[in-house]
Amino acid sequence: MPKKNISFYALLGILSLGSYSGYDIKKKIEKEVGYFYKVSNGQIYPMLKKMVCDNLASFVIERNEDNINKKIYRIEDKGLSVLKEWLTSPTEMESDNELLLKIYFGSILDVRKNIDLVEKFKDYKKKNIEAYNEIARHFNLSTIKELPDYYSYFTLRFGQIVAQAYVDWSNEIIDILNDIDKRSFQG
Amino acid sequence: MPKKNISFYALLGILSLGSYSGYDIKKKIEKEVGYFYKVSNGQIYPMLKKMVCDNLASFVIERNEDNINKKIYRIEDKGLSVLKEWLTSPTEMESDNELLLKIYFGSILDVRKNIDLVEKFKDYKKKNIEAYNEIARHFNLSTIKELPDYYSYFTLRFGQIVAQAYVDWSNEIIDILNDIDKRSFQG
DNA sequence: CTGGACATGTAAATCGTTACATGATTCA
DNA sequence: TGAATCATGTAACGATTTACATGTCCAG
Repeated sequence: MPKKNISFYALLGILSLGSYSGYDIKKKIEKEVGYFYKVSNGQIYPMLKKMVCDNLASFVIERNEDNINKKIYRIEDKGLSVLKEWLTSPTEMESDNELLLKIYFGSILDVRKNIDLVEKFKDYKKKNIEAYNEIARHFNLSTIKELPDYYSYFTLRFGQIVAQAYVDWSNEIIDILNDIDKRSFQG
Repeated sequence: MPKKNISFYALLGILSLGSYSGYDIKKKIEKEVGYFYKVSNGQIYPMLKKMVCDNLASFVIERNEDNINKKIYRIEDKGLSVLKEWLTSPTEMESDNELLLKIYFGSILDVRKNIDLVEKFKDYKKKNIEAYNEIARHFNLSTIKELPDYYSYFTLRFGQIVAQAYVDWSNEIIDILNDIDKRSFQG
């Protein structure tokens, strides 16, 4: 059980959504979360093997429509609890893909847990924005004289604009999640 | 001369802005670009050593105000040309930090080269947005029935919102750079 | 005289990519 | 028969982190 190996939890998460072969997992990741997360064969196959060793998953060999044998992996109870543990463990907010993967697998947890996660992400990014604004104050476009200061300002602006986009996304997602949460109490 | 080792070019880039010790470089990176790029001692010191070996940099030992010896590294002509080569080489648009580092060191190149770079980044992200919109079309909030589909939608929204922020940033920066470019022709 | 900041470094482990090998099946 | 896709896998390498060792100097 690795500590922060995201690829490991990504595979486990995919298997929590259904049973797939290594090949299918790769395709699914490329298609559905490929824009923020990537994985290579050099990781997938050894990891699946290790998961079976550790009783986190099992496999059966199936013959597909093309008459080709595939190892179809299925998550086991132990695997699911390891995944849940990760989903509820502290999140490294500085790299987006850990958060995005956790949200992508969010259906495993109850809605309120996901709201908390996005809420924390939002708070973190709001603090970032405050820090950037503080730097930006001593850093006004009209007062810049040296060329390197312009470029340094550009990366700061990137930080500001992207962090604000993170906050906007968080607000939108929190609203929807609250709505889902309310409806689940009604129904 | 590594091919895609970003850390290497980050150090070289810092040295293009001034002469620093390994310790100073780390502090400077943490302070100025720390929110999008990180580097550890385990990378800095061996790399600086190798740079000296390869005649990309040199160092002198100086005693600072605290009477402590420091190795102050200085970029050499060969180092500067290797850096310029990287700055003008194709950029991996999928991870932001390569672009941001290149922009941060942008003052080394002429303004038009930087405009081109941001322009390419913008075009790339606009294509991303189109691709996300295509997926979003078959994926309407009001029609979602299953919980996993909500979460899958959330990561897609993240992609859309952040990519749009990238485009907004690009537009802002391109405008300023065009302004700088114009002024440099006038003056 | 001790803790903390300064300063340089290394070894080991981990994480991830690249490039390949292997073999089945299908279709032209 | 040969190319293309499906499918599983590994070896080597490269990048990065972690955890440590070492030593100086200064302030309390």
